[in-house]
Amino acid sequence: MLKEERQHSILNEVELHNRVLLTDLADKLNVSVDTVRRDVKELDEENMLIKVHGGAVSLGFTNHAPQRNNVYALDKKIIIAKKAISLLRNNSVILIDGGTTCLELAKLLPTNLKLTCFTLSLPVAMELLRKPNVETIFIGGALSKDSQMAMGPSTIHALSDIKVDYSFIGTGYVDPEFGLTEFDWDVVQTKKAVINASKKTVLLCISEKLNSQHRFKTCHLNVINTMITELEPWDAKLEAFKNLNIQIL
Amino acid sequence: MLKEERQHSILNEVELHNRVLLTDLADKLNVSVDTVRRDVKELDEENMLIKVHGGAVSLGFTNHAPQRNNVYALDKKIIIAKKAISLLRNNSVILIDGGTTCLELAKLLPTNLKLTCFTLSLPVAMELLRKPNVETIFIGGALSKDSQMAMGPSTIHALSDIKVDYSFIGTGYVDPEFGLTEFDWDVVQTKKAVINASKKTVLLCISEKLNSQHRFKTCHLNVINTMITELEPWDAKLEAFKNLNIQIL
DNA sequence: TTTAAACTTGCAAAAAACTGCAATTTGATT
DNA sequence: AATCAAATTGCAGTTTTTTGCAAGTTTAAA
Repeated sequence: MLKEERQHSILNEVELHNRVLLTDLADKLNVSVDTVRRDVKELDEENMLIKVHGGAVSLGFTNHAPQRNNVYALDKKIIIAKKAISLLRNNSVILIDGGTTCLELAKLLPTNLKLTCFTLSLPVAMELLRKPNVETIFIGGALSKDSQMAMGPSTIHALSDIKVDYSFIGTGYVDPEFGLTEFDWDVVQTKKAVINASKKTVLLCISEKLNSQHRFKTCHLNVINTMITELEPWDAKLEAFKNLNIQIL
Repeated sequence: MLKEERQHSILNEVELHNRVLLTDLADKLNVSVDTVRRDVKELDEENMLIKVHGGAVSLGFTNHAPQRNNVYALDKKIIIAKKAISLLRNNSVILIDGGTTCLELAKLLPTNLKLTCFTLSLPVAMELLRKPNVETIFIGGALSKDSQMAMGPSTIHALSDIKVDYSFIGTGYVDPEFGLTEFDWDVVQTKKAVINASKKTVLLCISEKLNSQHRFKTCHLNVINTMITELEPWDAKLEAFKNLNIQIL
């Protein structure tokens, strides 16, 4: 008997009776209790049922629906997103870049805030669609598999027709002297076009990225109007950024 | 025995019993287990079945779908998607519309098939990004909240620059006399632009939608090159569509 | 608190999967 | 028809996965 068959049977049994004992399953399926235990453990890890001492119960029986987000430094990004939201007014026209910080911004947008919102990022667009008072426009183009964003020539061309009030962008690396830098050339080109399409550009950036750099340069920091980190404004790590004529939140 | 023939037998066996052991197949087909294993691996990559340790299970049988989708008539849509996939060749340039049937098509695209793929639909784009050999281009524009698709003037304009080999579209309603109709005016305009951007248009349509109509007309059926339903070609429900000079799968 | 059942961990045997290679078949081209 | 390149297939050696068992620990119910 295939493992898949066995697990399928286990799921059926759990759905049918809402609860099962490992010993009963082992008996019914003609395998050792250890095997059943391992199966149930796997199914539990796949969120198909919930393992309990001595057996398993069905998902519907409890109120467990954990879609766990595994975002690095999520708490910091939430702080940043909230600060960014404080810049927004009703009927602003904004652009939201990709990356997990910008995604957090999209998630946390107040439902009563009226916005017109451009984006290049598939996940951000998904979130924006859930906001009843946000009109979402996706900037088309070739999609990058790892960043799930539109980028490249046709995206850059589409951006040339746009001028938004604020754009919120992330960056791979930022340094007070070298400015914003990236690992990837396409990303740099696209971010440049985003900045060009904005009256004001807001950089969202967790403190881990401060004072780091890589091979391709997006822009110098003086092109940025506002930089938002999770740090308090008087934090020492921000010292080097304070001479640069940019607003720091 | 030809490879093609053998793989066909394997598929039959899987569909019939929901599960098979590699050893049984090797025995039955008089080839080595390695050969069967390679066949099953290929079929798995083409999303015709799911390879598991020791054998294979049919698509509908899997417990490995963490979030069980609650799509109406999913099994029918899977049949339709498989038929649609049989039209595709390496290096085809295609466009995939929104809707759950088209989404299923995107999900089931073989991982080894090289495609350039345009789409207007956020969920479809998400799926396409998971295919290593598919280059995905999103047609930008204002996003509709309920259909999660780009539509409207800017989308239509972007489509005017494109001519794909095949477009796969869904429809709200279809009738042999009135053709494709929709509830929504914007949708109709966008679908017209999609059809214009295609050398050949393929309609994906579950049988429930046959012989139904609504207020806005996308096009007459003679504009469609191929219509795919889950029905067998000789099904009586398809009778009225057979005079229309369209290929029916 | 006691105690039997359930769990964890490590291990070993068997089954299955993967890898590289060589023999064979297939197909296209001259 | 001859020949070469590519695909297919089976085999042998190695690695991984699965499974049951045993020894020690934890859990939960009386």
